[in-house]
Amino acid sequence: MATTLGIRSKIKEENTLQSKSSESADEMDQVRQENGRLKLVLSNMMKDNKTLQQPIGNIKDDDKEDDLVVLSLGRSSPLEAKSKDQLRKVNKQEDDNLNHGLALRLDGRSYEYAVDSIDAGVSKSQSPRQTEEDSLNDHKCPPTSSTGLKASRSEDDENLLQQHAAKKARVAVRAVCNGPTMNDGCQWRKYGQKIAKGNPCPRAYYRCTMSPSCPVRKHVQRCQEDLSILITTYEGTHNHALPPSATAMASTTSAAVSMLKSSSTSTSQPSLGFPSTTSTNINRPPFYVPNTTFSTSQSHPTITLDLTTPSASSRYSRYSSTFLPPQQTPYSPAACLNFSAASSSSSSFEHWRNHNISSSLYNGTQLQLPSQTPLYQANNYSMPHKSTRVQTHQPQFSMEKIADATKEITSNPSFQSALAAAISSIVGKKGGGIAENMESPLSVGFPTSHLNRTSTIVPSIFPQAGNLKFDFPPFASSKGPSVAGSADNFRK
DNA sequence: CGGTTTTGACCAGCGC
DNA sequence: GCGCTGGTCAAAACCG
Repeated sequence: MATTLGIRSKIKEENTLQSKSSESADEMDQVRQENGRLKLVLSNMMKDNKTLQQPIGNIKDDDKEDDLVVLSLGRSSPLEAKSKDQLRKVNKQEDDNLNHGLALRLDGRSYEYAVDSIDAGVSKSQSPRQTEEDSLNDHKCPPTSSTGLKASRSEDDENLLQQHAAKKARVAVRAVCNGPTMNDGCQWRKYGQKIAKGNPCPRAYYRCTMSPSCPVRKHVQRCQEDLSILITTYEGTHNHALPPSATAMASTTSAAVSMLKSSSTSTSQPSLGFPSTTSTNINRPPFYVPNTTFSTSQSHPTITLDLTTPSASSRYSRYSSTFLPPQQTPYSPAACLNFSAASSSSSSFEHWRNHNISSSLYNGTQLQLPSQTPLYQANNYSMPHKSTRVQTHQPQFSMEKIADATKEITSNPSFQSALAAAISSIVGKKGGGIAENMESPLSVGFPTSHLNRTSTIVPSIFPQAGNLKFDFPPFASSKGPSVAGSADNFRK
């Protein structure tokens, strides 16, 4: 057997996630979500709420050698810990984005991330032409040579940071999946497989084949510790329309990266608004998103969405009353997810959505949505096999708590950014709802189904988002291409 | 027969 | 400079 495929059982003990504290970023340059006719300028929002930002993660300062900044946000795998090695790979494809990136300050360093290209999974302003050019530039003109990078690392941090800026963000999704890969709706072609260091499970490399020029890649690897967990890492930006069944994952990755961007730019601390299971200094719980890990190394900044654990534990029950399904049951996202390749998730989801949304969403009580619609369902992740649970055990909300939670949530820059990203992408696709907005990132971490249907809800629930002007078309569950069967169309 | 998967080889970045 | 590693290529095999 080839050496590249030989089993390397060497297991590194890198479970200790390392992170670096960071100083406050004073400025947030304009984050513009330009999508069609909508432009959202969030800088004011960020500034207004900067004082509310709180450190979230249990920031460790163990290892300064590694430019790995990870918030301990729930379970992490050795693979993720080793992402620092993976992330060292220079992605020359992003070099062109240096000049129009956002600034991320981590550990007092300033990192820039490209605005246009950082959104993994969802195309934005990047045109196929641009993508092609970027791709071509991969081979033509890396702005800085590897030797230059090395020199900069030893002599000039600024140059190094610019190298960081050139790296494309990645979004890793950890999810329970029995199939060889997640059914994320896209059409992928496997182009390689390798045994990655530290994990005997082979890592498969896929590229998107929905468009010949689509630069999106993903690699899939099983978690060594739990073979039922599939870690899918997305990189790149689709330059084509996505099928509805692919919107969910694309939305997740996009929103996650948006959070990464916004958090990076709005606060020095890697307090990205995500719950941390190890946080010791949480004065205020953040708004809820799945267990999420951010990391950045010498290469790709990576956000890991851990959908395998009941991330919204009782720690966040206060806020789960607003944005989470009731936790009376061991609510594991994985339980709601079905990424099995054999799943008929798309059609099922459509059925679920029609059923649940119609029956529970518009009952006149906005705040019942979170209780009746679990987060992951709102994010199009949910599958109907657990739908019966949705209707049970509604918590009694205290308006005071709701208001408090709302304030917390809306003041979080990550939320704001994700909200803006979701809104802009949705609104940008004029005349369509979710189903039509095949490229629309919805969100991760909050029920954007709110946003999709009732524009009036947003100002009321998210008062600090009141300066966002938008006019959503009705929820288009019955509009646009049918989701049913779409996944199978892209899967063989 | 066309598309996809497999898999050995190759390349580049990085650490030592 | 060398070895390790991640990532990609491309020919052969496979499949519907």
